[in-house]
Amino acid sequence: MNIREIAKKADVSIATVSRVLNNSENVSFVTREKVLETLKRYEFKMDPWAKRLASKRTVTKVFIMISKRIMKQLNSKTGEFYSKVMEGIKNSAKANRTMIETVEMESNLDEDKLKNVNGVLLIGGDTTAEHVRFFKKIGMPLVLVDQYIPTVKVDCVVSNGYDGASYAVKYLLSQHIRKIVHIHGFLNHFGFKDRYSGYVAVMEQIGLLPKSYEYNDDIMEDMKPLVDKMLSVYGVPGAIFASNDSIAMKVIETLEDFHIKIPEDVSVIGFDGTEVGKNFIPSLTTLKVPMREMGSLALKRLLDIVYDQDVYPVRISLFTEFMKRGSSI
Amino acid sequence: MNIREIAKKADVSIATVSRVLNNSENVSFVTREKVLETLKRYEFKMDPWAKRLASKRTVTKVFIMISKRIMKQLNSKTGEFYSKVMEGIKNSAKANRTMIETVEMESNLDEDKLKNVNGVLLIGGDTTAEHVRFFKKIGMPLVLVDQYIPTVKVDCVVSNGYDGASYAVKYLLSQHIRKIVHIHGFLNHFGFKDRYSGYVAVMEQIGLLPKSYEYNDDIMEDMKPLVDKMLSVYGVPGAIFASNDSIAMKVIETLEDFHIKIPEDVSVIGFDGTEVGKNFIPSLTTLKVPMREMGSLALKRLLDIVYDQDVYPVRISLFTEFMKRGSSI
DNA sequence: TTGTATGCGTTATCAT
DNA sequence: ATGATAACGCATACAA
Repeated sequence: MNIREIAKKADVSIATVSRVLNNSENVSFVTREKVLETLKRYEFKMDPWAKRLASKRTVTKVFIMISKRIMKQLNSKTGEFYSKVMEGIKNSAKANRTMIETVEMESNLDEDKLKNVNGVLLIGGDTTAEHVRFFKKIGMPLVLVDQYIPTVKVDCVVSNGYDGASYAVKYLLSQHIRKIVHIHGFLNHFGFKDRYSGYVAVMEQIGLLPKSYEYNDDIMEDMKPLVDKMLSVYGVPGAIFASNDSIAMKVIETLEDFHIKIPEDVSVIGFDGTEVGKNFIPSLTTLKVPMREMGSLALKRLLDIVYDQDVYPVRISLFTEFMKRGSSI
Repeated sequence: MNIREIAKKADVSIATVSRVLNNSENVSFVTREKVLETLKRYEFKMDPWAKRLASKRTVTKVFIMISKRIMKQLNSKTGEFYSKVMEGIKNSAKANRTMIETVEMESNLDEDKLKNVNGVLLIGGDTTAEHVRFFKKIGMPLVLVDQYIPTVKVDCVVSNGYDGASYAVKYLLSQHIRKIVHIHGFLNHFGFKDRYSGYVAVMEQIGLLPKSYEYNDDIMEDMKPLVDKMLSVYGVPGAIFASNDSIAMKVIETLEDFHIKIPEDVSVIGFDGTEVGKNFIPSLTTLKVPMREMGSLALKRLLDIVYDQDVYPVRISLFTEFMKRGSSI
């Protein structure tokens, strides 16, 4: 049952049916009612692919909201992750006639600015339930990127940090390393929390005591005090699993200051799979997150929500890939 | 850059370009090379929506593989979950000119039977890594439904049992119930394991001791011994959170045999949101899984994989919805 | 082996 | 307010 058949049944043109479906103004009351009834009677379901193919003539407008904090990093080494994510978004946008506009997450958005915006992508761990509620209230299609908030049911695209971290720990165990420390960023960022949970779960399952330290990777604070404390309280670990590559590199630099050799004395594993980690010396063993895919998938999902019907909110987790390199045995 | 432009650049017809893209036989070596080079040079990306719209003339063939165990339940009360999932699949299939054929998971599939099969949906908790590997080896597009296997990176659609269970436990805590027992099915089924993890996590976080019992919900064994043991060892709990609705109803029946009143003495919470649970007396408090959506989403994802390119494997988790009803305070 | 032409279901432009 | 029709990008039946 397509709109042509509906048009025939309702004795109008397909253009009119299309107008009714898209809540166009220029339809008389009686015609609209007649068409609506026909649509209901024949249980019409629009073909989303045809819709989008046809919609290609129009442009979709999407806001990409990024916190000031991440915006600042975007062109530095530490910002590689979100840069790659942005690449994926842009790529996907180009392939879909989608205009994207980057907006500071902290800026006030009156409904006026959002008038002709079709959807919003909220990037990174700074996104809060408040942000989500704001957009949900005005019925704006929404996807969170690299952030998950259990309390609000909203679409999101994240990496599978739990299983990635589990894999890393299991790998280290298979290399007969049992003293494994986790150094992580703030756990209010879902990504860090997820990896933390994976680490703890495997450690406990094996009957080992998890040992973790928190490090502020945002300001890249001096790590010496942390490592100093770890070494004196806990001794030299067999391995350190870090929340992400940038923390892992910082760990390595700091350990080397203590004349500890990587990977001979301590294996270090990061998370993200950044280029800078790959080119680091020693080259970083890590869990590669498909960053571009994260971005492009998020935009695709957003377009799904904008153009399709009956979309039920889901969390999409991307698998990570273990990359054995020089910083670990 | 679409195939028309490519055709112009390569000085062939769009039909030829299409043939190359679809690995059609009838293209001469030189022409194929020429076209492939052009495609690469201009970084051609096919428009998946146009592809599918055009493909509508053809039918997509999909195998739905179900284990004997689930197949048997399918028309009974306990089989409501997968029946609803199947409804979703069928619905989605109808809307997409997709022919589905239900196949026993245990049956031997020679490559001959799979000759004109475009993709496979593996249903339920009986799916193993072996099944996945078999299909991956022959490059068959694949989606797992209601099952997740961390060791093999394969697309799957599951419910978010972890957060659902967490929510249930937190709800009970908010009602000042602290003696909360979990009765679960076999934990090798990811769904049960996930809910179990959510239960344990919240209990431990609050500083309470998790207390759980395993029950074979498949054969619906007598639950009296289990409850008897629980009552004597642990006493009467304030609440019981069950792995699914069918176990929850069994729990209620058994507790009532012990002259324990629901929900006055014990609150019982299920999982799934089945009709039979809703109509049960007392009506079951539960976490509703969008079963039809699970099915339809799985098929849609499979078609994405069949028709799109560069699809990176993901796990899709559907949010659950807490339904406060009569079996709990 | 290669090209031409039609159709997939919808939107949007231009008439009326 | 409504209708006719050309796109959207691709696959394919049919011709050559």
